[in-house]
Amino acid sequence: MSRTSNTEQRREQIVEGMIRVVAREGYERASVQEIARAAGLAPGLVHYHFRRKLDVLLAAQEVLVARHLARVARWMGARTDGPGRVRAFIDCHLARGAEEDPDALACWIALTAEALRDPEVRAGHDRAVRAMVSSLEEAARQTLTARGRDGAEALAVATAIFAAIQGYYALHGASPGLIPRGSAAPAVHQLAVALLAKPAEETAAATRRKRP
Amino acid sequence: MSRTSNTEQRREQIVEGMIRVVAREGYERASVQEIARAAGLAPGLVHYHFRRKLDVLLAAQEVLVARHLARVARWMGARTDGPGRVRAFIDCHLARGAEEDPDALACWIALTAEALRDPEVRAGHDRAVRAMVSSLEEAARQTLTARGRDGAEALAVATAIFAAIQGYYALHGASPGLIPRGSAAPAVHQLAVALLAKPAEETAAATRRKRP
Amino acid sequence: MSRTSNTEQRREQIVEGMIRVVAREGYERASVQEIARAAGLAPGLVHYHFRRKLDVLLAAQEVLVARHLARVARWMGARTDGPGRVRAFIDCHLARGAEEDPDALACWIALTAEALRDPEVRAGHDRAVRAMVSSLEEAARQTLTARGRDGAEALAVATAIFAAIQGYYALHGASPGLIPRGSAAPAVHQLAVALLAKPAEETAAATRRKRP
Amino acid sequence: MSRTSNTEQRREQIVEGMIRVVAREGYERASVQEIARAAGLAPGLVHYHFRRKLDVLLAAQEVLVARHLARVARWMGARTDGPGRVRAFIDCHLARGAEEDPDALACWIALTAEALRDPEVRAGHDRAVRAMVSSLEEAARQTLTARGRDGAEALAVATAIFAAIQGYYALHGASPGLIPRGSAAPAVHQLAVALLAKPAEETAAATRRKRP
DNA sequence: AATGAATGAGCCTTCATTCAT
DNA sequence: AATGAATGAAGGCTCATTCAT
Repeated sequence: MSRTSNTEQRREQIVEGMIRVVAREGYERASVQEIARAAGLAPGLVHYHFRRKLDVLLAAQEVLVARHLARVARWMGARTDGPGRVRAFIDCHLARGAEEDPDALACWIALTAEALRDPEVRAGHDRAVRAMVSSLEEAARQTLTARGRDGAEALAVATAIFAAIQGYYALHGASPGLIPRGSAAPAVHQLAVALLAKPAEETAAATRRKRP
Repeated sequence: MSRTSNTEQRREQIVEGMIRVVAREGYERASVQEIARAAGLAPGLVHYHFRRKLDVLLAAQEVLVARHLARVARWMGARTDGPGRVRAFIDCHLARGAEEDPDALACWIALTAEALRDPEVRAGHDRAVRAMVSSLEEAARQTLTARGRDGAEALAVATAIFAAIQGYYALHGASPGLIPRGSAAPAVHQLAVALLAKPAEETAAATRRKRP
Repeated sequence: MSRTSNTEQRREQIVEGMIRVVAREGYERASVQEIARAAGLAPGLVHYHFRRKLDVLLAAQEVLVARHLARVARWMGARTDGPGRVRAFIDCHLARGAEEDPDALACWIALTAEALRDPEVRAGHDRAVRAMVSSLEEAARQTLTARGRDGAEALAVATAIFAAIQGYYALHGASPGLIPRGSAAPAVHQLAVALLAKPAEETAAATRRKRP
Repeated sequence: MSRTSNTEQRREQIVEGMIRVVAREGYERASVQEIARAAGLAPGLVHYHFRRKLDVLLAAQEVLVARHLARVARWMGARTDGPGRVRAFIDCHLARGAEEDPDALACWIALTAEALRDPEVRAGHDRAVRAMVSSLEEAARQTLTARGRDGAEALAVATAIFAAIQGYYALHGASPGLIPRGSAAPAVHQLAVALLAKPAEETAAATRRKRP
């Protein structure tokens, strides 16, 4: 009989190679040869373990997303109150000292870009985004209802916060050095506070806006 | 001079072809042949007027940015007060009914993605982003100082707003249908209001945060 | 303005290269590199003038078929009587001294083989076969009706003669040397004579068969 | 000896896998992996039992030919008279209701095609063809000599009949639907009758040909 | 200024064959 | 005897870039 299959290990190796290359060169420049080299394997092996190059990217996407969702769950799990969970979500993404694996972040950004052009990548991206927005939405709903507001607004709140975070990521990727150090997390916290404020406060805010 | 050089016109034609193709197919699929066809020109002309294909993309970037900056200036120019100018900036990007040329937007998103992988595109992108953030920053500074706060915080405010807008663009591109209709502009407005609030209010907000 | 296009000439060159290589190596071994070399051109040029390698084969098929049909028409055109036309068709294919371009014949056999596996080649093959069978069928019908028999049998006669010719081709390709020199044409002539015989004769033949 | 070697059984399994795959996909698409899957074996086993993939095809060829020759012998064995044996040979190949294993037929056609391009396959094909033509030739000689004709013509007769049968096979494969139902066997029977006719009749036929 | 044919490098993918276990 | 992972050589195809005209 045969040795124990090392397929799973090899697949992981290849996926890690893909992540590393995509993070540093982008998907377009991640040739199969390059991926194999980064994984320390023979080029032919990539297609032995994956039918198409795209399947490697999709596997990488899944790995990154699973890891990230686990991380988010870990951060949010430390709190039970709505506002605390929202804050945890934001800090988990933007707080200084909370940096994730830089390759993972760079690869995630590349995946976002790739999602814009490839339907399959988009599908995976969409699933991941919805999963993350969902956990945020739930915390937002918890907060809103506790404050006497309509829980239906929770999705808008969640997408706003998520968009801001993603925007910071993209900005960081494309114009590194532009964002003042340590300004991202507080700004998004303020966005959350404003969007989740009690009704009275929102009215007051609206009033202020009308008397400039 | 015997004949008027039509070089400039040809370059524009080619650049427009590039914009159209990139918007619809992505840069990766924008072959020189495709661009020439979209421009109604012979393929050889592209490299007659541009040394490299990338130069066409960079030229397109410049054109798009110039147009967009002019548009932003038009919207912001209608107001002289800081908050109004900030509001104009946001609405110019996100308000329903403010849609720009869809090709331009799609191409801009593709350029953002390309900026992540190519240093030259990134440089142009960076210049463009800084120009836009600058105009926003100036309006933010105007507001902050008028409200007795430190103008140095204006950059953080501007990057926050800009990041939120970009994040909405990316989210819209990758997960269409997730964002509740009409929720983007108000959310970013609230972000702006919160970030630009008078000191007292900010203190109050900070206080609230400390007593959950 | 540009030079006169030499596209047609180049396409012909490539098609001739394909015919030569397929005749000698078979389609499977006719790599694009090989075809280009046989045509004396750069490999990239093949895909400049043809989208797919298969399209070169299909073009070759068309060329061979057109040439062959013209040849058949030339041979048959010399006669106006049905039996004479049938005889001309057979001789044109099998008579000693009537040999065609050997590459064309070898390529035709390879195309027949390829038709068995590729639907597009099969379609072209089918068209060609039907065209040839049709011209034969017409001559057969002319003969049958002149002899007081039902013209509806002409198709069966034509396919029989055509099958015999094709069979000789295949046999010649696969087992060269097996067929006694000069035996093919007379045998098929006898087949034709038997199939086109007057009713009385057929009855007689049937009678003979019953009394062995 | 400790255990019975199952080598022969394994080889048969692999050969059957090859036959099945070639029949359904063609030799070109019959990858080793595919063959192994069709045989229900591990891919490595194929090259454990056969040095080259081609050797599997050659083994398959032998198996098919042996089976087919046995079948032909069975049909022909039912008769002892020359004409009857010839008729049996034809019917065994073309008579309605005499269909063989369809995989075997499809694979045989593929082998014929492959014989055109590969010398080793051609050699095996040649051997098979000669074996079949021989049995036919013998029946033809029997008939000819019984009818007072030169037995040396038997080979020409046999190749003619065999060519016609092969031609019908090819035509059926490449242009299905063209051959009128039930017309193949009678046509080849008539060919045989004509070729094996007594001298007097042939002279008469020749006479007819000279007075159109 | 313009053309479109020509070039050749590089990509993804397939696959026969080998090999360590 | 058996396994399935591993290898590396093509193959078809795309495409930026060059060039003769």
